[in-house]
Amino acid sequence: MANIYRDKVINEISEADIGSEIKVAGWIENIRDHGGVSFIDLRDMYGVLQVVMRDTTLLTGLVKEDCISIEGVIEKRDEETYNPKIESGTIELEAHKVTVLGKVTSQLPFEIQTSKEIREDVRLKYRFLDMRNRKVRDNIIFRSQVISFLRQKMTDMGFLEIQTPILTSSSPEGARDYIVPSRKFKGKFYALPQAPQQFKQLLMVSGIDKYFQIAPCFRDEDARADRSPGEFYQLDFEMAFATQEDVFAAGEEVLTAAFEKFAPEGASVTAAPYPVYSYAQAMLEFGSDKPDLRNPLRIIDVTDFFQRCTFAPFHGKCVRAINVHAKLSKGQHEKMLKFAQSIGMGGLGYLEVLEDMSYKGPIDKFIPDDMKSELRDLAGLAAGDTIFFIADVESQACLYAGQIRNELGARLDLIEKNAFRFCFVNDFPMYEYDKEVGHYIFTHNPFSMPQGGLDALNNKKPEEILAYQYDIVCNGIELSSGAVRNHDLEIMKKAFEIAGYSEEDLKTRFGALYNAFKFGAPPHAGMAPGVDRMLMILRGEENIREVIAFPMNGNAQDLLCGAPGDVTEMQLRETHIKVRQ
RNA sequence: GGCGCAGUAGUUCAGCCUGGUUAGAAUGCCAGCCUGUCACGCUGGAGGUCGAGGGUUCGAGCCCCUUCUGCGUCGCCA
Repeated sequence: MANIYRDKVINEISEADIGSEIKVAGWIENIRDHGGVSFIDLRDMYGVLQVVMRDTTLLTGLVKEDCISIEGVIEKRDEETYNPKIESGTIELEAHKVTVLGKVTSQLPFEIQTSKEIREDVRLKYRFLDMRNRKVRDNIIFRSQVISFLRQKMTDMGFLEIQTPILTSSSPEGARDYIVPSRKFKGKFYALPQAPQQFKQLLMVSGIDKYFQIAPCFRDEDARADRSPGEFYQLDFEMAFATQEDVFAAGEEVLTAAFEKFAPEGASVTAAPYPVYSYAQAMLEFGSDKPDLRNPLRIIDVTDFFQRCTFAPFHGKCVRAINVHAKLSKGQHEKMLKFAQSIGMGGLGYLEVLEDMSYKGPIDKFIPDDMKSELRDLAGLAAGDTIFFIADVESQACLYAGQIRNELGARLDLIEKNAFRFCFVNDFPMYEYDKEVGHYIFTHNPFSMPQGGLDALNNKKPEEILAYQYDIVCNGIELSSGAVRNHDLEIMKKAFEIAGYSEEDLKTRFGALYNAFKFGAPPHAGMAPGVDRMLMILRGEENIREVIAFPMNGNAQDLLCGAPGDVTEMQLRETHIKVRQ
């Protein structure tokens, strides 16, 4: 691939090239001027090569990060000057001609090598320089490799990649839409898809058996460290004639394959089949619908037990317990108590189990003697254990217990290292009662099939109806959600009716689906693991923006190009927009 | 929209609690010296609206009020 700029890229140059005349192009990472002899570290996408300049006039005018092409001879380095830190460390280029291809004409806003520590808005404004940093660029290269793998894997599994529209119609449920004004239809708007939900379901009706897409999704919601504002990507897939178990099997296969291939050396990845927890079980055992299975601690319910003890503060409360199988120091106890108070708990009860299996702790005297062994059996207590108690109204006790579990796991260093622990959480409730609006609302996805079908909708209390709805969770992070879809118009009408929608609403809001389901819709199910989150977890990054080439800031602004920005009067006129002052 | 933290040289920060001469350091930048460095070294230099506005004070980077911006978080995310 030799051309006027270069003969080879840097990682193609090896000791085999010693003695040959070569042209290389790249950026000046560093200059070391020793007077009589100077060195340049020349960087391209593939590596770094040391250039030696014995004719020091060659250096004139060059500064760091200039883009240059250098001609010279590859030479073997003296053994004592090998640099083990770079791949080309045993050779160097003896330069005799330098051509400047792109000059640096103003001071760099930051040093490339340490750009990851720079204030983020400055990095984003100069993202093109930030990405010259190997660590930053490597994430983007990694992203390309993972996406390419996912695409190949899905194709190998028999899925068909199909693009769905970006300019589409607004969907009334869910997040806020990004909207785009129509020129041809005054006062009408396109919306960017929050997910290709309706289209992929329509594809099922079309007779496409297995669909997937690395799908851009747009949601106008505020950012988080693990949530990109505006836009993000999902590995969206859907399968016809499929059950929940079929989707689980497909999800497990692609995720385990991807994580085994791309996780750091020596990492342990959950093999299929992943453990499955119902929502109710997850809330009890982990105090969260996003369990981190790297944490070995489990929460148990001891409500009934404490109603029969004499400790008044626990009476009438839901009581949860965590056995940490260890004895904590006084300092650790103080820190845990402080943490408990910081999240709003009144206190944090505990018992220590002594050698003779008797208990020590503030609550011991409230447990009648004939009940002490009952607690031991309930919590599997052994000598040297400490058990913590969390009491509140049920919903709150769950969440507190979950936070205490996380904190204990972190403080006692119990979290499994270099591991990717997957599980499914399923059986989410279909509805919850919203006091503010005064009726039931969909807890998650209105398109999911209620368990028990029409019969359940007609005969059960809405809050007792479960949905065929599931999440994939990895290391406490929600990677994906999905569902067995509701493809039956009668069930759908009823399901929406419970959430306060008439058939007319259904028709106007989800017209395409409503219409399609009249023509022989197959049962279908799917899910959509978040690609950005996957990358973030695999790279161990704290912030999702580190795995996106040109991320927006937390305020959904593109600082590089200045979006959102102004448009011309003409553009406003053509799209019938008048901006209110 | 609420809460927390931050904003001082191109960059990363110290200084603020306890107000007092010309606001410091490191790194980067510029100049000079140096023939084997690879975080090269040495000498010198330039570089500041202390985020903005107001107040208190003889005097404010520092204390008070307001405001803007960034990050995190809650709300929100079918």
